[in-house]
Amino acid sequence: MHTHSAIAAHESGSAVSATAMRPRELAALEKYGSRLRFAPGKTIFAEGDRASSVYRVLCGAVRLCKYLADGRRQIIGFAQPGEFFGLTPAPSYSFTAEAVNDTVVVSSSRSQIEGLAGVSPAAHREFFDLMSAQMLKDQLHLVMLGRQSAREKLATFLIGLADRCGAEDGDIVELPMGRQDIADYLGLTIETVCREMTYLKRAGTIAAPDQHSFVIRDVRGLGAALH
Amino acid sequence: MHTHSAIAAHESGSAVSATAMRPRELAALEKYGSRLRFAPGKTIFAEGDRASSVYRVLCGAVRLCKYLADGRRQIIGFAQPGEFFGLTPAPSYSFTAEAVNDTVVVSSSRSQIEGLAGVSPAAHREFFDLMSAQMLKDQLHLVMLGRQSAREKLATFLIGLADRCGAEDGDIVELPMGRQDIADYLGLTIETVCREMTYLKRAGTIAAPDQHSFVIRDVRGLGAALH
DNA sequence: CGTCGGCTTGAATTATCTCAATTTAAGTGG
DNA sequence: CCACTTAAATTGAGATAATTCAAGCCGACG
Repeated sequence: MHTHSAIAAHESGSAVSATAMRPRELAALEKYGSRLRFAPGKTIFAEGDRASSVYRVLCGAVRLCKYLADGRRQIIGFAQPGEFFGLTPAPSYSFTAEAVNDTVVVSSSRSQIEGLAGVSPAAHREFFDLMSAQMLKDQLHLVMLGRQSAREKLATFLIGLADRCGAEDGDIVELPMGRQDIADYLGLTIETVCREMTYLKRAGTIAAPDQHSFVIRDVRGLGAALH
Repeated sequence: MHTHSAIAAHESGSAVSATAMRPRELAALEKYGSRLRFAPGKTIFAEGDRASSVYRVLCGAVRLCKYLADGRRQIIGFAQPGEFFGLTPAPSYSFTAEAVNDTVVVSSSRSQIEGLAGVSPAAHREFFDLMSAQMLKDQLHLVMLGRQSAREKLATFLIGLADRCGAEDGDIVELPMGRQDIADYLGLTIETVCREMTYLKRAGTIAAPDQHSFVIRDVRGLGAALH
């Protein structure tokens, strides 16, 4: 049905970016928020918890996941420094948030956010735009999971990570999450992620100084596949 | 990694439902909207078009899809009677909307919507809730695409359709879309959809009076797999 | 009645997974 | 700083779910 030479389009991993469009109004909330630190693997909030806070990552990384009853896990996004998560109009969180790394976040109470949104039209607009940006990312993620090969998925993921850091070709990009996290984000097994990583390295498409970083060496052949 | 006996959790196909939570304020817009009719397969709007209208399905069904450059397609949702689509704060549509069937929609201008949202807090809230509901559905779709087997995907899809119609076990549910559409929604091939359909029939899990409808006969074994 | 598009089934292929073993990296405590 | 322990990552070999390619079926419709 499709060749594997054509590799995916640029996409961000997920979680609303604050790099491209800085949410000045919402960012102001951090002054009233509290800093929290989480050790690797710790749960920040669980699916079903009352959504009483909104978070922004200061350093580290957070994975946003949904679990099936039998333990299968799908990571629906990662939140990296500067990005928000847990922002929802729903009464409870629809996913679990866990620290990938040693992570520091700012937590702001939801009532404060809603108060601000009610008072400041600009803040309200930002709120909206963040949700909208999230929806666009989720849609790209759907395309990736439904219609891309393992190789394309990994390439798309790496390109998305590089883009988020504003990295140019040749720049070193950090890979804060482990292989299992990548697998659960891409809908693959950890072994397949390893194998495709090895392939991309051998093909000279990427280089990897160590397990937790990479460099994009050759974007040719990774041509944008999106419409 | 997982058994196939445990089949997925309930999920709606996608597109914001107006059945459970009727958006009274937004629905009022229909009085000022125009009715449009589309023949099967016709494009209502394309990805990238300026998002100048918001639509609501009156009858028929609409598929919301994203295309890759090589023609691969991922359907990110279906809009059925009563449901909205094309509702976005972004300047352009992020997906293409095509009529599945002979379909009638109401089209309302975006400026009207935004005017209403600016004036009526209730309408604004509805707007928000519709986006939020859409995000929840997309998240379930991500789990389905990333972590469920073909059999589970199809079962989840059928249960979602039945739920949307408010059908009880034993009620006949319409299948407005073709097999290829189902395949592109589930991230499968048309052949796999057919085979799994056949399996579910033979297993007595469902019955199918004809190709375009089905009946859920046995929900046991389709135990909710979600966390 | 014949054609045509969509659906279904079959047989063979393959991308990805599973299970198992090995290597590498990261601690930890002496 | 080094031995020891442990977890994570990688690689291999075999199994399998899903795909591809191909053929047949069936209902819709002129």
